[in-house]
Amino acid sequence: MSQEVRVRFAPSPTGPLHIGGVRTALFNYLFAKKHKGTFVLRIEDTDQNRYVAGAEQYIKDALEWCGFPYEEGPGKEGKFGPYTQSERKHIYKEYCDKLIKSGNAYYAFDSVDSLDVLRTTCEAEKKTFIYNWHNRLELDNSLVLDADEVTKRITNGDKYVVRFKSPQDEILILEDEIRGKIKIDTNVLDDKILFKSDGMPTYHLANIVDDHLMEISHVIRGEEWLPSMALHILLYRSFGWDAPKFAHLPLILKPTGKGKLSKRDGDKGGFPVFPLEWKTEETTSRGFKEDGYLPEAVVNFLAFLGWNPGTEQELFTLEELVESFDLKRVNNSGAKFDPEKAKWFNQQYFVNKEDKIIADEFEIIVTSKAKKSFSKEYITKVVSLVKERAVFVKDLWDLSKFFFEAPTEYDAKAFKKAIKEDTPVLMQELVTVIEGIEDFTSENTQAIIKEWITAKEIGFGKVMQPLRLSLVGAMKGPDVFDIITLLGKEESIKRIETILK
RNA sequence: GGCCCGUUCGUCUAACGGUUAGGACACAUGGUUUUCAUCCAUGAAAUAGGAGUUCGAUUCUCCUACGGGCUACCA
Repeated sequence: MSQEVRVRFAPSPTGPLHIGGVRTALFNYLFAKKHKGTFVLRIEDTDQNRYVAGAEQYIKDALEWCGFPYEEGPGKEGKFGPYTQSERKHIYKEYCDKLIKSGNAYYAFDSVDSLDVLRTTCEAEKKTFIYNWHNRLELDNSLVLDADEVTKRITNGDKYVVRFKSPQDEILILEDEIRGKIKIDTNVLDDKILFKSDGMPTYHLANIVDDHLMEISHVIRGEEWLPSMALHILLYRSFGWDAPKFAHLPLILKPTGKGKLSKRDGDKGGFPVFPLEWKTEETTSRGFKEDGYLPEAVVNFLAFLGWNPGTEQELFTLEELVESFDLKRVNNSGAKFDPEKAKWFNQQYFVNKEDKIIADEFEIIVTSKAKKSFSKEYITKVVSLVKERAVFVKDLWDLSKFFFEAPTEYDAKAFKKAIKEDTPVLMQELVTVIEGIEDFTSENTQAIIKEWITAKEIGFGKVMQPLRLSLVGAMKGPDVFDIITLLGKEESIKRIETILK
């Protein structure tokens, strides 16, 4: 086998990509880049019934937004294309025939209904129904029928599937890159269907054939595939191929309670579980992007779900993640999704983002909400004053509304506390002081006003509290002098006079 | 039911078989900010239970409990 690292992310286009899928893709990408390998996208659309239009595009868009686009795949053809399984149908048939010829697979004519009956009968007797060595000779397949009969039924158009003939009395030692050795008794394996009666392969066949043909070196996928690993290893062996290395990632669990994270959890808990918004006729599922998350924050957060660098560093760029990533440091137990931590990561990236870039987005909100228009320069200054208390761009308006319009009401409690009998006189005097300031910078304004307060021998609170209240409408916000100077002399004075009326 | 995987603070996790079991989120308290938030400091908070191996077990083995996954002509 070649030394080159080639990994694939192989989602099924049955709906929006779940955040767990995004993490699987991320780990594949990190592993590929770490080893100077290739990250391949393959679309596994062998189930025609579950195909959802738009899902494939969604997957591509999601990877693009996250910042780790695939290098080879649909629309980015390499020498192993096509990369969509429905376009590779003929290939699977050919390989399936090989397996039949070598005696590793056989035709089975049992109907879905007849198997269902057997299954429910077994269940009633508290037994487990498995289609394998212990009963395959009592069922309707090419192992019991003679060759002529089989050919006749097939040419007749009888529905059939192809099943894998799983071996008997063998202990398989599987090697997982994350979990180590796993022992499996082949007697508990069932004769999985490889080829469906609709002429399409199942996941198992298509997956193995493609991974081999596409020269995949490492299969990094979710833990839900661990039970299939024995089958897959057996398939490689039956074909006479070297198997790639396998790594099964722990699952992402619900934040509270038990079980896998699902779409419902997001709806219920008010947080996204999809990278991008997904709309159907009935529902809209929120996305990290639309909720205001920065892709680098989502990536960082996801990387730490099931992996850690072994140091105390928590903030990593994609490049740093690539540098530090190691499959050996992926842990093996499921991780609960913590929306609070996701927010924290976003805040870290948000405050470090350039004011100008944030202002580009915030400008849209300001334009839609404010009654007047404001310059980009002004909006950028507002952003620099309030961004450290925000997690998302959408938080900015509530934090800085007063920069765009004068308060229309005052916080009642604060008003009672700040406005005393002598306040009007003091404020009137303050207006004169402000009017007299020539060099209207934050520092200078601060110096002059503080000097005046000191000279008057009154408490700072007597002036500062009503001043803030008049400018902001509440006891919150950035430094008062920063507000005054950004608002400007005229607007500030107007607001001070307004509160006195 | 069967098979497989797992289990360290509430959560994400760290710890060559020898540590006062570390960090982060969240929480609490204090400081800074004469506001709020940020920020800083401090605090509370964990090895599921039981055997075994060992001088010594969070770490290795087994059992139990609990959790998860799979058990489709889904992926």
